[in-house]
Amino acid sequence: MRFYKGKDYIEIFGKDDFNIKQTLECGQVFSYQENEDCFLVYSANKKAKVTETYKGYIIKTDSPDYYENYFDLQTDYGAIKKALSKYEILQKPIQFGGGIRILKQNLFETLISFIVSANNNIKRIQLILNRLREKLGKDMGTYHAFPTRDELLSVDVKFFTDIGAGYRDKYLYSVVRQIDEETLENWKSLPTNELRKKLIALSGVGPKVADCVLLFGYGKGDVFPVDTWIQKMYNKFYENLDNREKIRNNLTRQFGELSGYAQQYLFYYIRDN
DNA sequence: TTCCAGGTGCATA
DNA sequence: TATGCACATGGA
Repeated sequence: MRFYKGKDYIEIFGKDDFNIKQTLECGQVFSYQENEDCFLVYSANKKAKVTETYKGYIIKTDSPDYYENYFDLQTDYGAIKKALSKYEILQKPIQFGGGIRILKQNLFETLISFIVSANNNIKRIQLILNRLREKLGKDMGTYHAFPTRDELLSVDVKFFTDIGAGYRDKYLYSVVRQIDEETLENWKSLPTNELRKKLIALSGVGPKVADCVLLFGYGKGDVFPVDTWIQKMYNKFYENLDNREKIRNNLTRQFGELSGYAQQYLFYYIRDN
């Protein structure tokens, strides 16, 4: 996919491998807003305005380098889709959500967001995270940044209860005391399985949340997050299994380094069909 | 009213 | 190692 990066914008040429609606609504990200003519995409302390044009998209932002990486613009999704199309189970999902891109999101924000996501629905996850931003994140004028670790350290458990986090309030209170942004960054160089163990050791992080952070934050393709939707799909199209870790291992064995991409095409498809 | 949502932690055997 | 239950909240 061709794109041009300017001083305060990125222009995307073509829509086959980039669809902003699909990319934002496939459940990998919670901090965005749909307007009549554009999408506003918030990440950490940054903002981008994405508008569809007749030949592609314009991404207006003060941080084009950041969003070039965020939208994973250097990766050839045509090649990924071609490789995955050999699996019959993925053919319709790829046709349906062919414009999905796996975002490379801020690590700390991804960790906190997916702890909130556990046993929760997407609408309420967004609600909780919006309240978190507005009550604690730095005022950037037209929006609020995602709170930093230091900002999150300044509040008590009750704060998380009050924004509606439910029983995850205790996990959030604990996890910000266990980890900081720099440590998460330093873990980038670790192999997937080692990194996964470190994430699972954190409060509120189990196998599923760890896989989401690995995929949507660290950009690790060799993981397959298994939630209730994927489990239902697996039981319908593969075999009856209630052990999610086994389901995960079977699927990663099948899709290898492209597991994460396969997972997103499937997840987006089964939720809408 | 009951079920469900991008599950995890903890006790128990 | 594996199984079972509790856990907040709000929409369907």
